[in-house]
Amino acid sequence: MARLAGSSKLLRAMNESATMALLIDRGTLTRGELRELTGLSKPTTSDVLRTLTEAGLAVVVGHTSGGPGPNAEVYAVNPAAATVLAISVRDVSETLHAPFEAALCDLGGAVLARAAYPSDPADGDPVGTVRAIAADLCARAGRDRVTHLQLGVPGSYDPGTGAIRHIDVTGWGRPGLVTELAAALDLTVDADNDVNLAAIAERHRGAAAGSGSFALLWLGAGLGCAIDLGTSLLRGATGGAGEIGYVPLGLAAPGQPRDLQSLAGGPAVAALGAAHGFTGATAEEMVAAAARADSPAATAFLGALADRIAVVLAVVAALVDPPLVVLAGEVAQAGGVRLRDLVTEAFHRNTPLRTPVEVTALTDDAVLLGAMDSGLRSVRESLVDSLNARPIPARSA
Amino acid sequence: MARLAGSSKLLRAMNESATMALLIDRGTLTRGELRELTGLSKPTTSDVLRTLTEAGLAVVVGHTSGGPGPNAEVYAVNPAAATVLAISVRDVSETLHAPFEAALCDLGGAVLARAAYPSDPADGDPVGTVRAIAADLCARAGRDRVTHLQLGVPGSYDPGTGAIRHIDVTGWGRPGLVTELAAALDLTVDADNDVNLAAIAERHRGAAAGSGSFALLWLGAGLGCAIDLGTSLLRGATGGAGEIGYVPLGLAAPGQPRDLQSLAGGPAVAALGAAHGFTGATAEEMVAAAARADSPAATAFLGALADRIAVVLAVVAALVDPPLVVLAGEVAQAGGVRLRDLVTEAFHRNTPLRTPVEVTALTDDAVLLGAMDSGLRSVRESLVDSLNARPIPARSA
DNA sequence: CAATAGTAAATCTACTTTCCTATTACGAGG
DNA sequence: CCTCGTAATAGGAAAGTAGATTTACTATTG
Repeated sequence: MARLAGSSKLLRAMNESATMALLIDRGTLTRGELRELTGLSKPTTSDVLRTLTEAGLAVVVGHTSGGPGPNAEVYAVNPAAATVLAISVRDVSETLHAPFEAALCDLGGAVLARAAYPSDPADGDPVGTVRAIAADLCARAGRDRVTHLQLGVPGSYDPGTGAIRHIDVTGWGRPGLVTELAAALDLTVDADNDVNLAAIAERHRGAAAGSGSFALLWLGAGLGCAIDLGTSLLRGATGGAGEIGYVPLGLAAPGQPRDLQSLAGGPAVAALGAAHGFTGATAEEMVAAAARADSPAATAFLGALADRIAVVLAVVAALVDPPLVVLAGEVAQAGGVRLRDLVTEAFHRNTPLRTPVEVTALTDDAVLLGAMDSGLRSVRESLVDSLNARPIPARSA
Repeated sequence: MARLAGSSKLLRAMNESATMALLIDRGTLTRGELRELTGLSKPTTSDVLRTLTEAGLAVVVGHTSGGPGPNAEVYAVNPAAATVLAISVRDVSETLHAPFEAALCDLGGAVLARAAYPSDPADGDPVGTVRAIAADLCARAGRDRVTHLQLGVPGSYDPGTGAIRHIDVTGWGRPGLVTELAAALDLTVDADNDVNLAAIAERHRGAAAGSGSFALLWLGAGLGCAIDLGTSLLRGATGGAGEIGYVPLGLAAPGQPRDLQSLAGGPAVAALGAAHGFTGATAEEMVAAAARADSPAATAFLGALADRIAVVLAVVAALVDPPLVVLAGEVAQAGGVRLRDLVTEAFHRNTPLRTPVEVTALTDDAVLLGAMDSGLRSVRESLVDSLNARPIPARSA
């Protein structure tokens, strides 16, 4: 119930924030369009734009033409006003990926430089690693400074303590690492779970683009789940929300899978594939092979797999009731639309729930893309909020 | 990213809203305290209070004394500015409760009148029923009009369609009933699931009073779960979030419980009690008897029950990671602290999760209390927002 | 020549600062 | 024990300021 109170200065700050937010959302706008959207008068719009331009936050990027009268100036956010560095940190014990992949983008969202790092440039010292990656990408992009760093990590991040937990990459589990990075490199830092970032990418440019909210089911070596509430992700008290692998399957019973991880995690899927005569190093490969094949064994394997995934799906659907569930992760990607249809069928057969199911629409590295999207969002919000030097928030009890 | 833009009028509206919100939150405030909290100047504070008083929203309820100088006027929200009617609608097929219980309260939250209705005053016509209850309580309280109606129903409510679903009370499942009630009685109406309302009561005056967010596990005839996100409840795409009874327990296996409802729902608990030699009409009675007893059978029954509840708890804890889970509903209430301790012990024994567990602190009808709290919140918010006749919200893409 | 972009001047709203008066508690002096 | 002066505070009035709007004007383009 806390509402803002203030004087004329607050008004000006709000109008600048609103204008900046519209420029960010819409890309390019003329003074006239801005006037329409904010409801402000012509002189005020001009004045606000003058301030933003002088502050280096907005720039004129062109002029209209065609209509009668003078050509209106077209304004946009100044892409050089901030630089975001996104780094995906990976646990390489089970994949062939590089341990680090990173991208640099400007405030407009354009990717300035991107690279994968097959070996750790600072060998176990995260601060050195980030410093080296930042220097490398800045040199390639011709930028001199990074404004914000967004990390994607295979573990959970607790913003309270600034520690990344459950991470198996040397040095990265150190308590207070995030604040240390912020201090050492003079930038703002945020970290997030890789599955959460994949969900953010899915919302911005994937299968969930149009959805108000959704849940993402990650089917890889581990099971994961991200719950998008529309405006933010559900993170949980200790950053542990979505750890669906721990969901138990009833009372402990001998010979039965104990939890969802042992029912539908990577090893369980691989074992299921082997039982159906498929060979391969990982679950992903077996599922990919089965999805391509037209044999009875392939049908049986995928059907059995779908039955298991449908159980995971039902847990999420019953508890959260999202308008959409997106299947992502290596196994889902390998199974594709064929697996999705089998999952939907098994889900309808075994439960009264009717939540729509999709497979991921992303082919690029979802975690890195999500880190860029998330980092951009942070920078843009802090930019807009900083204009709003809020005077006494009239706080609640 | 949408921010408000506007002119001086918006500023005044915001300052009135902020002042009203503070009066609601803090109860009583002097001009000086208000000045401190809003950061506004003396003349502005006076002017805003004058406006609110003339609009009948605020009143002077007393004067300070003791200090030097004139005695400051003490302001408060005018309790007569709105009247909230809360009605708990019940499915009486399995309990001894009255089918309707209702309370009338003023804007300050004081209960003006309260009554249970052992029979339906309009016999299956919800509009007539509400009209009769409103008339009865208004007469007792000496009020002439109800501002807002909050319904608590044993089913789910979809605000999109205005229909209450999965309800077994005659006439109440009719599509569009909520809008019909609003039109026929000339008031605003909201409805919510009974478990959600119990959670709201638990947040306002129960075990979750201090918690930022929490989950409420309802253990009664049916299983339910409410997920409080701090600012709002998770409702789901179709109002079906928290339908935890549908959570499957792995692949269909003969002789095994199929879902959480068949593991820990009322009938399952009653069967478990019977297997341990307890008798009684309902699960609640058996658990209450066991909780009072000190026999080996009681210990065995409660232990087995705790094992099952721990499974339900683990599902919620793994997926949502709330900072607190409150056990509520008849079975939890009957089991009390003894059952809670056994559940915690079983939870720790079988999972790596460490979510704190509490039992409900409410003894009165949680659903009716929650309906009052929820209705009050609605009315207060719409009151504060109505002061903020917002001029073009500078909306986003 | 008609329509539109942008600026300039005058006006309005609402907030702040400063100053003033009235009211109360308290203590010193009769 | 009463009275009166003093300090402190509540509340209001007057003057000044920031920021927005309206209206009028100029310049530009098809």
